[in-house]
Amino acid sequence: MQSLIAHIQKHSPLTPDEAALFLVHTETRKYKSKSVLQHAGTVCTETYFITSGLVRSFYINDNIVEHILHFACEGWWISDMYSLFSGKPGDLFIETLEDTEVIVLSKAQQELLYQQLPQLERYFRILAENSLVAHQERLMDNMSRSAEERFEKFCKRYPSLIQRVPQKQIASYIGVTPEFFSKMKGKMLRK
Amino acid sequence: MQSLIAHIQKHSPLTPDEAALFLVHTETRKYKSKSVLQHAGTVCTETYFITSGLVRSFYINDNIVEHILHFACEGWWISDMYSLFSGKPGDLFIETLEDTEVIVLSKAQQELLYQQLPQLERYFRILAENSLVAHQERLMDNMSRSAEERFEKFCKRYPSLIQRVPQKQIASYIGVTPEFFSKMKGKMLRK
DNA sequence: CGCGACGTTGATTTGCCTCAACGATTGTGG
DNA sequence: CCACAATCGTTGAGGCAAATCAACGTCGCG
Repeated sequence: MQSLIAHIQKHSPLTPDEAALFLVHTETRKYKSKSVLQHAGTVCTETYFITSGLVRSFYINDNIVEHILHFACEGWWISDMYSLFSGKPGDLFIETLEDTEVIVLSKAQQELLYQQLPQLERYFRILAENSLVAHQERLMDNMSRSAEERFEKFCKRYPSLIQRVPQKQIASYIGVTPEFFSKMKGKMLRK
Repeated sequence: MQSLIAHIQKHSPLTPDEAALFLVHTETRKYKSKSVLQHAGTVCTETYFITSGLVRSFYINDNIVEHILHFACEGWWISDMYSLFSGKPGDLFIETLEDTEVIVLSKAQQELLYQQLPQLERYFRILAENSLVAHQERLMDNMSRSAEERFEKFCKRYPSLIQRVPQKQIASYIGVTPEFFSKMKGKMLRK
């Protein structure tokens, strides 16, 4: 709870009363590891703020191969934004990788809150902008850097994840097969 | 001018007075084709709304290869968002591909406007969210689809651009070399 | 006219994938 | 608490999509 309020206040002012009002519109939930919060093909109506644990979003293409879009751990939001904004069925799965506690903000409550606390527009604007910049960088990295370079960047940016998530999922995030990732890692260690 | 106001009103209400106030904080500029609006290594302080013409943003990696991040034509915003938000020197070039007219919104004026017209927070939040969703899709496409599929998607999404931009830049956008793109296109036409 | 950017085509190379087999680890039901 | 299955990581052989390098024709433009 406090971590979310602190996170908002980092980007947009919020009085204690307003923080309380915000929290009234949310719900806290706990999930076991490997719970599915959002299923591809359904309409996503919620956004999740992780207070503890670890979650991933991914989609499965024609060939039955998983591609990981995001990891989210403590202090991160996660959702299927395409489905959430458009109201159409999405392509993403969202699944816990550890026992996880989340604060749930439904789309309906979020719309209400935008009216009652207009400064939330600012907060979520800044979040979207930061996320956009991160995606642009990742996109450019995928186009111009080798798998090795992408892995090195991943290690620098998310050092804590390396021990927490199975290796094949890191492979999926950086965009290679588990087999190739294993060989690549072996080669990198030998130096 | 009107196209920008109409664009804002599509996402967030704006009275005629407010529209006028907005425009006071902007500036209109005309550029010849191949003008450089933003240079990698410098800090980006402006955002551009294209009223006519065509612009691209791209970066150049170690190997002296250009990678196109975006095309923007009439009705689109373009900027180096990383540099703009962080205040640090960016990696992007922004350059016109045709004679182009833009409405310039400087970062300083934008901050002022957020205070005077808080509903702009909403407008730019929605823009950022939409752009974010588009980037996520493009990222997933780059990881899981072949160059042919990416080109087909490009044709569907930006049919008007195909005649307007040199082929090698389309190749760069979808993430292949000009040589490979040429061969691929030949093969696709033969069916 | 001549130069430089563009598009094409061919030969060769390479980064990464596919498929398959095998040990190690995890976890789960009896 | 053990046995067995399932998942995970590793390794090897072979294949393919796309890159690289090089040569050449075309066109727009100063």
